Amino acid sequence: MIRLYSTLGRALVDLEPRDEGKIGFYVCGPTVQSPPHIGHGRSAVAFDAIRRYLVWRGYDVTFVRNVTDIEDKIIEKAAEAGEDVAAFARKMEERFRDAYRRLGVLDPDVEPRATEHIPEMHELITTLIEKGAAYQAGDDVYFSVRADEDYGKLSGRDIDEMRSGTRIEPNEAKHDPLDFALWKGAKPGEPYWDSPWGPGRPGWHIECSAMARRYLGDDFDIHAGGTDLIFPHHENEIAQSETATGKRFARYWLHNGMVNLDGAKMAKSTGNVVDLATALDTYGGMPLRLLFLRAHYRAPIEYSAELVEEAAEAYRRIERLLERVPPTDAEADPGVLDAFREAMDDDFGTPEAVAVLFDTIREANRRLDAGGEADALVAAVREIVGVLGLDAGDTAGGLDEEAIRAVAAEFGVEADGDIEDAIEKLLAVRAEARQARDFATADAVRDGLSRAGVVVEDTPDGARWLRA
RNA sequence: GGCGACGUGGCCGAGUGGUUAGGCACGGGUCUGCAAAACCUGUUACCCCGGUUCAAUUCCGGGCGUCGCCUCCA
Repeated sequence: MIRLYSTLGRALVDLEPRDEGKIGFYVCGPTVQSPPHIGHGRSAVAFDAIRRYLVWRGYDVTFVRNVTDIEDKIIEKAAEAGEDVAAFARKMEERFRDAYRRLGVLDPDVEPRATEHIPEMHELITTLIEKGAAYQAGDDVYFSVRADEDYGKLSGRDIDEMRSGTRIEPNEAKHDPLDFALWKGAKPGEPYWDSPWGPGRPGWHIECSAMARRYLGDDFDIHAGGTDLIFPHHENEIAQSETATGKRFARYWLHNGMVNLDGAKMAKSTGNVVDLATALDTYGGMPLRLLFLRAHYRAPIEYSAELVEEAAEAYRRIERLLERVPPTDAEADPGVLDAFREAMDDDFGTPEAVAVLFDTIREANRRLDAGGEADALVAAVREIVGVLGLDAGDTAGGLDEEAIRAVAAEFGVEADGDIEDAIEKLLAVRAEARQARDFATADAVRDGLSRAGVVVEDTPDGARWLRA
């Protein structure tokens, strides 16, 4: 039985899907207003790992991750860039998609865009107005939080206490300062869609309610996103959806912790960000993915170059074992898989799962060092690595070909062709030197390659090389 | 001010009422021409003060500190 921590109720609960064996999983995807940063990567990896695990456990998972491609900030940023809003949004969306793929994040089953679901939003808004839970004020339509008796149940907030807070700006058009926009009338020059309430665009929140319902139905299983979305975004989704349908919106709410830089949250609004694509170029996707998976998805994590490098070092331990033992058709060791399952069944405990992975790696190496075989253990490692999505291959930047060719030239090796051939030829030169016990030359080749970012390791079967 | 999370060894980061998390780093060792890798091994733990208990890092209370949300944000 899988147990998971739901923010709604703040407790560990058993996973009991609406439809046996099936799971509807909705993740709040990005608002495509700027390129992705590390925090977006962390969130995507966290829920991708959970999704993969659920599939591995035999569930038929429908994974939906939306793209919010119309919103105030997008309009603002597009204007600053002097670009068409839709084109700008699409460009950003591509950047997110590319970064996700490099992190080994699987494509969603459905990736709906807000701008392509305006009619579904209109339907919800109309229902809310008919029920007296929403009202038109000027060119806008607002949801009336007073219409929802449960309002605040997700974030643990009380309407009256919030109203006395100083940070809520009274707005003449709203009946209550906490009411939020379902539909915003278009100002001149802004993109708009026609609606029963005049030309305009959707408010934030409503797109997720509409798209989740369209693809997963009411009372679907898992709704996920960052902790920073709990209020107001998810709270408002629940309010508008449940008020409109009279049914539960989602059964379980999962929230990933934030990524911190020097102890403070990485956030677009403060400029306190590290660009995800840049980090991917520097370290590769898998070290970053392992960095994320080493911590529990709900805990905040710290990001720094030093920490990714550390994760990269740890990742190489996995790679080395898998290179040491080629794939076989051996059955994965059941004891190892049990330990992995136990770790993951407990609120997707990837840190423990990773510990199981490294324990198994050590045991496998131990047996191999002792001259035995470890096929079942290595098969288990491969399986776990696959479930955690740590096998996507994007491990590091390219080789420094120029430096390698320079080394080749130094030792009179022809290196016009494939760079890997050049490395092999250099290793042959070194092997010859070693054979002749000319260790000075052998070491010079190795040192040269080392400076070019290629690590040479001698094994009983000859030398092999790895990217540094 | 309100709501919530958290304080673990050099760093990151799990977990548990009494028994080794794991990774990285550092020291010693085996192996190796030397290295690297791999393996063995060593070092520094559970913020403070009370309480419950045979026993608390783990439960309860208080304190101190950090962080998040309350405004757009994964």
